[in-house]
Amino acid sequence: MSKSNLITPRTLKGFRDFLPELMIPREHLMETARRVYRSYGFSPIDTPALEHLEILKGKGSEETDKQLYEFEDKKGRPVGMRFDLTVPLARFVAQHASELGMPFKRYHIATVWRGENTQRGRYREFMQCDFDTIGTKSVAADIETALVIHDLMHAIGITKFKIHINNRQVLNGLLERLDLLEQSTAILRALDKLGKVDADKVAAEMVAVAGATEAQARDVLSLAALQGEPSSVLAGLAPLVAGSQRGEAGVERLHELLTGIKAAGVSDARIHLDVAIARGLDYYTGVIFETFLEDLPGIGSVCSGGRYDNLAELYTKAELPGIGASLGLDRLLAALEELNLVEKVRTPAPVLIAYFDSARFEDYLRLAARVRSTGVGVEVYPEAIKLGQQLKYADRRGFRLALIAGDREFASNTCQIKDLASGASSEASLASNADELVERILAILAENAD
RNA sequence: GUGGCUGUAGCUCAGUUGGUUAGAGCGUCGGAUUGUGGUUCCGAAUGUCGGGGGUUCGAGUCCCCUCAGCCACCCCA
Repeated sequence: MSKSNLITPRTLKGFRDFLPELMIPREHLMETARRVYRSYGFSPIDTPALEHLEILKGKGSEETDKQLYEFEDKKGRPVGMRFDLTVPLARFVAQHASELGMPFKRYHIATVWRGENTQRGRYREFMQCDFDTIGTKSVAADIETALVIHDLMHAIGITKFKIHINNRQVLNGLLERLDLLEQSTAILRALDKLGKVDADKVAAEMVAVAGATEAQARDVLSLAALQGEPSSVLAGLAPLVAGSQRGEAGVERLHELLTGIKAAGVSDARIHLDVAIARGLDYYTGVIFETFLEDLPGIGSVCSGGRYDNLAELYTKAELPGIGASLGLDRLLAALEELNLVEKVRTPAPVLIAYFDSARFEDYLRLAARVRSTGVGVEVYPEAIKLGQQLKYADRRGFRLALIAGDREFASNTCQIKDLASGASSEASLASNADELVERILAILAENAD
């Protein structure tokens, strides 16, 4: 093929390739999420990437419609690619409720697609790690959701994070009192900007866009002025919603939530009662969560969710309340990368066997099989090139150990173990199924395990 | 979807008011007397100057379009 005929290798805007050094930590994150979810009894499920368009469009706002990848399949059926995992979950639960039994707890780690403009940490194809509890309105599920988020961040190794918590009922209760319920979407949208934009501008937007009066805007903002310990914010909240049944219920619910979280041993420092967060998705009806990294707040929330008490109503008459949250794996990874918390390991196996003596290839294969049988990853170098080059390869790829055996070693039925970090090497016997060698490898790996 | 900024070797960049064969550092690869890497020394390769079109005697340098990245709005993981 002539050069001019070559097709330029490239990927679509917002779609990315993952090289090993990025994919290894990515898989690691997924495994961590899986482990934490399972530890709370959530079960894995999967659903199709493609859904009937009506399923995806049913609950969406104009905004999600705009971002939806939709087209006709080969038979002319209107279809769309899922843009989150919550809508597919609603369909899934409505379809299988009788088989699942309630309450139903599931996690779902999968790719979603949104055709919006890209930015750092924002892609058109990205992975979400959702966990949800369906079929109970109990505050126990709210508490558990917060605990999972907390444990998840810990398990990932993030120490400086804050879970922002709010409750839609509180907001709506206040709006009800102020007679602003009609314009709640516009008000909340403006309110959500607090922190990015100063209060005067937010107030101005409430007046201009949402049609509130100056006094109403100030009252809404007085809510957001509440700062400090969760308990004191809570105390300040009560008088603001007094008289609104909805608002009072919301405050009470927040109180129960915070009490439960505290009882489970979560530090107050990790929790921020943030009455300004509203979240864009309109399906939330109760508690709302957003999680921010203290060292990188600008990247946005890395784990968000909340309670939605009627998500499945479009697909079934059964009442299926739910609560859950979603870890934005790719956004989090972008953040970890920026904070230099991603370890640069390019090989998943810790041991390299040098292909040293071309006549001994079968011995190397045998040795590799023996070490693998203990659960340790082993790679045999594929070519009998100079030893120095093989060690260089091992060093760059981040192997911990190299096993070297040539005539000398085989003559004495031993094998050299070289620690690539220190450069030290020692010999171990290959006698009786290489037990000594295996033991030594396991000991060394146990020493510098994470 | 709207607006702004950016685009030169794998990476980070330099490239004078448009002027002859486009540079550096890092990285990569090879070598420094036959079984030991990460340091050092020597050497080598690599660019259709993101892509397309235009202005010009002549464009990496100017203009238009397009693609991609970054930022803001919007929204969100």
